[in-house]
Amino acid sequence: MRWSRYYIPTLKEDPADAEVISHKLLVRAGMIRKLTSGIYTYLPLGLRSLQKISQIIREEMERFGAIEILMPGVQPAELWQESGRWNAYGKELLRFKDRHNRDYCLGPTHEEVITDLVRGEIKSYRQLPLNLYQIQMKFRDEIRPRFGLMRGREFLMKDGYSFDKDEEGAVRSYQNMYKAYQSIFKRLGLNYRAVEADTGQIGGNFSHEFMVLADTGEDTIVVCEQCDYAVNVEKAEVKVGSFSGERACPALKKVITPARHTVKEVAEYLNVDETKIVKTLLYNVDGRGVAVLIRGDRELNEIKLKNKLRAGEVRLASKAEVEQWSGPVGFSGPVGLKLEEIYADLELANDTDYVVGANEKDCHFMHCDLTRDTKISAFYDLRNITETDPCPKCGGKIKLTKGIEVGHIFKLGTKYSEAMQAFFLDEQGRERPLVMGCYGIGVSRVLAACIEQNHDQYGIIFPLPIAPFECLLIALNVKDSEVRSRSEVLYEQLKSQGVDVLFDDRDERPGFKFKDADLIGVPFQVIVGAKTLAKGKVEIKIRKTGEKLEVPFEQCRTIIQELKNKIN
RNA sequence: CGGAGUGUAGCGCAGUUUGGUUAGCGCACCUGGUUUGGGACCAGGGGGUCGGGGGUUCGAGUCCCUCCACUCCGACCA
Repeated sequence: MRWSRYYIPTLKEDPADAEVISHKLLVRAGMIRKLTSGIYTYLPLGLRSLQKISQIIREEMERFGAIEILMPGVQPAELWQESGRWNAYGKELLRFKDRHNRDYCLGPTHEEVITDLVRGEIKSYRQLPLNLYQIQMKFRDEIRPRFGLMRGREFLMKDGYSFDKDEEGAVRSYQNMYKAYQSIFKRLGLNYRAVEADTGQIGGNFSHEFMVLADTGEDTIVVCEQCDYAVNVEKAEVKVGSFSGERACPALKKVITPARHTVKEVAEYLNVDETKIVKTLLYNVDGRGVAVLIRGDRELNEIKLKNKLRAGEVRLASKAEVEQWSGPVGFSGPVGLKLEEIYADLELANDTDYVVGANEKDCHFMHCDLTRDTKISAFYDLRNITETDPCPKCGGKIKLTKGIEVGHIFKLGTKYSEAMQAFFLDEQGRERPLVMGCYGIGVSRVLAACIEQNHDQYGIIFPLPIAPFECLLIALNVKDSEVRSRSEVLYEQLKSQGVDVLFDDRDERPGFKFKDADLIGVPFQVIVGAKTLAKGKVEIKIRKTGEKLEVPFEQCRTIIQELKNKIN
């Protein structure tokens, strides 16, 4: 491809509305343009990268037995009503009506459509297992799209679905896809970790997320430094030792704590450690009031709470609810609370003599023993893990790090097949629901995550497999006839030996071309200039290392080939 | 949805507080010339519903009302 005839609108300055580096660089390098909030056009370079990512995904999916199809983006409401998600999915599902006033939505995911497809065709265990996937634009009406391609409303996704005759087969399919994902992300050249994750509203039994490690990630993951344990914080189990000490606690005593609301204020005022204070958080769980107790210096994990209570909706109580169940906001406590359900974090069972709120303005209780003075419904693991906690698996040291979720695999079970009556006949002629799994990769998010992980002050540093071009051939001064003709020769040579080459044949000054070259991040630059050419040489610059090699003109093509092979 | 901010040429911005000639700067673009190894220089030129609508005023980019879009924080979501 000749740059002079191509479409790469690069920018000198950062776009004003971009915050994170991948967003800035994608726009500056002429890879994307925003149409409206969370919705982007992919320009030639951006599209090429997406196609390279997609192709790797295709190859690995097919290698692991999946078959590509393409489903519609527009889906009828009936299917979603059948699965129960028309109501459950919420506002993220973009709904609209056609001219006949029938309800439709733009597909945010395709469990309904695929289940509908398969239930009409798959009638026998002999047709199983089956694994279908597609690469397609999804639409999710995010409340707050942000960070460019990282959290868009319209985005390119690979979604795959497996169907098995039994649990055992479904586990095999899941493990098969786990391996496929490992090899996909490895081939893409990303620094990633597979972590255990919560299943969220898609539901099912267990799941893994594939996280690209980057500071700008929206997820926090826990990684053990000693063993292979890796998990999303939302799911990280906290191991607490059992209580061994003497349980001595003086009698409960009410104290005045004027206008001290926060744990920090109360701790300072009463001169006790934050670990001796119990926070009482009031929640509205599916419409009923629930109190949750947690140590003063800890954070509650709402997902753990939601899962433990098998709840649908969990939200902090409103001011009015707090006043109804407890008293003035800031002084809630488990003693004398007008609520049936009080849950406490496991860690609290290990100590006594706590400070708690008294459900009364400007009052707290000291010397509270939770088993003596309160009615705790149950002790559960409810808090977020911290770096001082031991690894739940091996007891070793753990580290918290940020990650960008680029892939997610779920074992769905029979949730959709039962709701939508996707049955088949087994070996004994019995009717059974298909056992499903689903597997997603955010293709456009992979591109953003890749740039978050691979850039410097000058621009993008693409790993070879994702780079829009493998090699950028720069003719330094196209008005110099020797430079012009020699670079034309090189261009033809590189093309003919299968190198994906972009030829910068523009009539621009060298500095201008160098800046653009570094910005778009093509892995290898071949620089043809009058000075080196006079020595019969050309220059090869490796974008990643900044290393420059002067090589004889005739050897350039083979050296590029060697560099390519070395990385692949 | 709550809070904060922004909207002036393709991009990045000044001007708005205190209303007053023809709305400005840098980059980009067009023409001519010089230049050519890290975002050149000189000269000339084109491009504006100042986010939309309404109002106040002799006069509005500037003041008032209203609507819209975009960004950030939060809530939400996975």
